[in-house]
Amino acid sequence: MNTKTAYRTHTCGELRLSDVGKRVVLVGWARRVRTLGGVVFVDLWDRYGITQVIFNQQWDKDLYEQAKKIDREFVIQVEGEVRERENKNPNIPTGEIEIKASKLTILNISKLPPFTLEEHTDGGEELRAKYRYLDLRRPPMQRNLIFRHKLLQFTRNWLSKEGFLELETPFLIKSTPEGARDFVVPSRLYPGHFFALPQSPQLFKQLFMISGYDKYFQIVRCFRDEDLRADRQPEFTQIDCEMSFVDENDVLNTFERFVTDAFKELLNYDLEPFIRMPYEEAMNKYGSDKPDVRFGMLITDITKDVQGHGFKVFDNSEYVGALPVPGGATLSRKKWDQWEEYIKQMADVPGFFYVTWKEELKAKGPIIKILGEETTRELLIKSKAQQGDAIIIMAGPWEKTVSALGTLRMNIAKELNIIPKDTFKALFVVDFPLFSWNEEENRWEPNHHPFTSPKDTDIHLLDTDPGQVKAKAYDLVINGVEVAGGSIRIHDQKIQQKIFDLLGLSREEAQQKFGFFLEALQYGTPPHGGIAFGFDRLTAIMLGEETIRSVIAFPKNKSGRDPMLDAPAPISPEQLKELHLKIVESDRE
RNA sequence: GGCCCGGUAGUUCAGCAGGUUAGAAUGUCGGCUUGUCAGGCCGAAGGUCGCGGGUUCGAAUCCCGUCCGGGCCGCCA
Repeated sequence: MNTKTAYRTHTCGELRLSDVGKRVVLVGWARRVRTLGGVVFVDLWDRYGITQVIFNQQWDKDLYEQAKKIDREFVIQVEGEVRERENKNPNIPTGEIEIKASKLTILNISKLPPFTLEEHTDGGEELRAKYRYLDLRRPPMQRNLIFRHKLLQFTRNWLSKEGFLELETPFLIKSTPEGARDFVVPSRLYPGHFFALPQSPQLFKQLFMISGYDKYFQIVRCFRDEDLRADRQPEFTQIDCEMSFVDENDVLNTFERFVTDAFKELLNYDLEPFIRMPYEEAMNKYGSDKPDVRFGMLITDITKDVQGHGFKVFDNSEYVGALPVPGGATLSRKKWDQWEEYIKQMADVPGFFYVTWKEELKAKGPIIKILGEETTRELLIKSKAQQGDAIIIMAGPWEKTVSALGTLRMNIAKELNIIPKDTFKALFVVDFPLFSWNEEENRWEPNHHPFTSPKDTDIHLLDTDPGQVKAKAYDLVINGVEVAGGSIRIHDQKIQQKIFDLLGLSREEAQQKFGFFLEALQYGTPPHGGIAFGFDRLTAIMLGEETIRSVIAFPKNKSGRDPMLDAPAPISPEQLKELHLKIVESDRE
């Protein structure tokens, strides 16, 4: 790597003891200036490291006076000699040497930054977002973006070596009512018409398969106009992949290798082989379709054990489940109330009870009166609780209840510090139901998307029991985060039509929405399927970051705004006119 | 759209069962200091307590509204 330029001979991270005696020119930002009457130390910083520069009034009085004017984040150029330090700093790679300055040029001064640009800044999120370019100057942010770069490069190389072609697809496309809300772009040339930005290149990648490019990938920006979360941005990056002549295992095996290699190469971490957990098992044991399997606290179905004791809440519930809480026997009443309050506010589930197990096989809790000591004791053992633990029992409809227990499981584990740190556990969740029933609209809707293939063995159920049909769909979950998802697609027109019928999509509607695609499917569509990674999420997980904002250079804030640009913003009346748009005043805040 | 947390010095926060002149740390400014590396010591300046209204003799503190930021639910095929 050549880092020498018109301004410098070396970077601030490369000089060592072996360079002592060399005359060098360095440029960078003055991160810290330490003035001790008679001597000035400057920590000169660039993205490669920090090198200490020393000015001494005994060597050069004028230069010393000049150096005293340097302030934080000034851009300076220093010429001098590399020499061994009198006092070495073992904390930095260049800590054994320093530059004895003989010439100083202040290339640019700097306003005082509104927060310190240190490893651990004193700045809050809001301020750092507004001055993002300064936050990005901090070492942790630089490490994150450099890691992101490496993961991008790794991904491109790995997939290319595997024969995947990086192909691009358009950003200005057509809006479809399915899925997330579209971001929309008004057309100047066609009054009243709009482009939409893609939520993902889903249909395009399938068209590539029809076109015969049998392994495709793209690292691509996707856009969804929905509310934000710590792990959700309105624009985000996917590693989008599609393969032809494959079934589920081909895709899963390929991308298990990809992820395993990425962790090894970039983190030197050896992932265990990915288990493949059916959706139903994930829900039953973990109360989630993205189970965090780094720790236990598995949910147990105790419906049969508690029914028939004359307690209506249990007898009338579709499902009763138990969640063990390690060390729960010594928790305060207040804690339990908090958790109960938390889950009741989030999920409308009728029953919440807990049983503590303090003394030798002796249970405590109001539920004992109902179930009796013997049954309660059996429940504790069946739920894999131990002495000193407690269990939470919830009752209600299966999916709601088990999800509520799953939510509690995660929250309690975080609160009680049960989740092991510095561990990665990856798995595929498979065998998702193809459809889910929409209560409000009284119809089936696709769990994944309408082109997802049913399991071969379940095709006959399409006519009789659609809710039981499993899909060739899969998610990759790492540490409880959905990192990737995909499916094998339907390549049989008859089945595709049947799915549309089931979804209540008339031929006309289907034609109008996906006409070009349905047409394309008729020209020799190969069996195909794929997967798409949330690249920001994958990066964040690997770095142990809590939010994907930490791995995106210029993210939107929680309200979907860019606080640095102050966007979105109004446009001029001229622009509006050109786009044939009128703002309805009553809608404007 | 709903719930929760926060908004006080440049910055991060404390103060909030109403009561004298709103504090700390850090940063900033001035002085001293020749081996620092989160430099040290001495001194100083620095506030529309987010905004608006209300209760009260009196509000940073209580109430209502509103704006901003963060977390969650809904939403995200």
